[in-house]
Amino acid sequence: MTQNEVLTPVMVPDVVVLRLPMYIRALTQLLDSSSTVVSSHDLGTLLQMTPAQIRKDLSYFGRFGKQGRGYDVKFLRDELQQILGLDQSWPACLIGVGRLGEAIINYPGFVPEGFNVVAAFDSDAGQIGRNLGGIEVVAMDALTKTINEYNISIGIVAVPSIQAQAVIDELVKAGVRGILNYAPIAPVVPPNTVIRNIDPVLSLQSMTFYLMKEGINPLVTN
Amino acid sequence: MTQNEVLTPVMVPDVVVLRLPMYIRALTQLLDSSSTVVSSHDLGTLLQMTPAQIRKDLSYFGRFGKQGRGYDVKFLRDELQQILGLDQSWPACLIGVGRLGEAIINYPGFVPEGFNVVAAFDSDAGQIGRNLGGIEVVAMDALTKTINEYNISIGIVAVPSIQAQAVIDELVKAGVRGILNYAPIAPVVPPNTVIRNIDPVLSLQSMTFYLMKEGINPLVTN
DNA sequence: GTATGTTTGTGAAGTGTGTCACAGACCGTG
DNA sequence: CACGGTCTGTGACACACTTCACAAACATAC
Repeated sequence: MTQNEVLTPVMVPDVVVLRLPMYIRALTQLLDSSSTVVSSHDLGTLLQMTPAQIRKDLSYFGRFGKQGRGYDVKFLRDELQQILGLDQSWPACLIGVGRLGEAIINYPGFVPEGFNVVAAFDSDAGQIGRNLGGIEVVAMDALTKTINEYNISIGIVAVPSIQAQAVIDELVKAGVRGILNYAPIAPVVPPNTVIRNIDPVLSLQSMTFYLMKEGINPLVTN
Repeated sequence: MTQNEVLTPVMVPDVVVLRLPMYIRALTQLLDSSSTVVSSHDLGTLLQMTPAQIRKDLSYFGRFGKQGRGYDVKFLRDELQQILGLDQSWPACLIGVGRLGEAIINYPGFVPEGFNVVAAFDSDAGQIGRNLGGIEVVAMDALTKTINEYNISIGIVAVPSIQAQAVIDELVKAGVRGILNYAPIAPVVPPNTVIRNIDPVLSLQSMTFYLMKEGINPLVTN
């Protein structure tokens, strides 16, 4: 039930793809501290993982290191960025400009990484025309037109749970193939579409299991 | 490098614990639509997973179903909630009341699930004393005192990346054993502490790999 | 140039997670 | 109360991911 490789020379496991961005971050950090070369061992220490895993992960994509030396930090980072398509800029659209949507559009972490929210939509007539971080909120009718106009391939969903699946369906129909969903649901998408869910409640609800085990009992209510 | 069971009768894999909250959600949804009984097959359809996986997951914790019938929706949900400690209320504190922190404290998804932000901290003197959703922002000095006072076991970190690790260290020192981290870093915590990271950029950065594979090339910049 | 130490890349082994398939239990019907 | 149909719980199997361990490549020192 996971999506996996078909076209790449060797099948790359999803878990490996999920780790690549962390490698890029660590490498950027090393660059900032003027390191030019790094071993899998040192990278492993930085990221709290085994050197073998890092080497195996990288081996899915090529041979980037030199024996007896390690990896050239800048070179490896550039290679990984290219593999993930992060040497390019990705225009995205936001659906839902409530409190959460507002926080997302103002989040300063996206732009430096090349993710630009270039359009914002809302179904509430009262929101239409508002200016948010330099972007005008438009009606849902304009979805397909705007997505084609700006060549948008990523949609960020910040609408109430009840509307989320319908909005995601619309996005898919409009040609969006990557969806970042903030609504607390498990959306259904076609196989050629990539979905990522941001769900803090889910994270907390599994956390409490381990807190319980350590005997941390909070207020006994409900 | 993952934390795992020691005390429970059978070792429960982390992945299973991560899925339990999704089961609870689906069951709540079924309750709302007046279903009283559900089979692993139907639950699987709802959650897009195999019936066998659901049955195996549940079997780690007990025998909740009846052959030829299925699971009693309300009973199973209550059992799972108790296993995760979600029949109780969990007081939490927020560190960092910038734009992100504000959005978190106003997020309406936490309270109905029993997660209550009862205290807010900030290192910026200008923020101290502000009232945010009925909570007064206090200085970091009051961390340990407040955490003990309110019996807080969960800390939500919404400070800039550079400060995040230091704040997390302080939380751990103050006795917090569960941390929900919104800063884009991979924090280091002692083994008896549970950490969950909310990192939308990381999600997007792995998403683009699959978009690239489908030939979706955005703006060719950088 | 040779010897010693370091580090990669990768088959093979080990571990963990998911799926299969079936015995046993329960339901409804006549 | 027996019989056909349904569905759980679980050992055994299958698959996927991680770790091990080592040959080959490179670096450094003398």
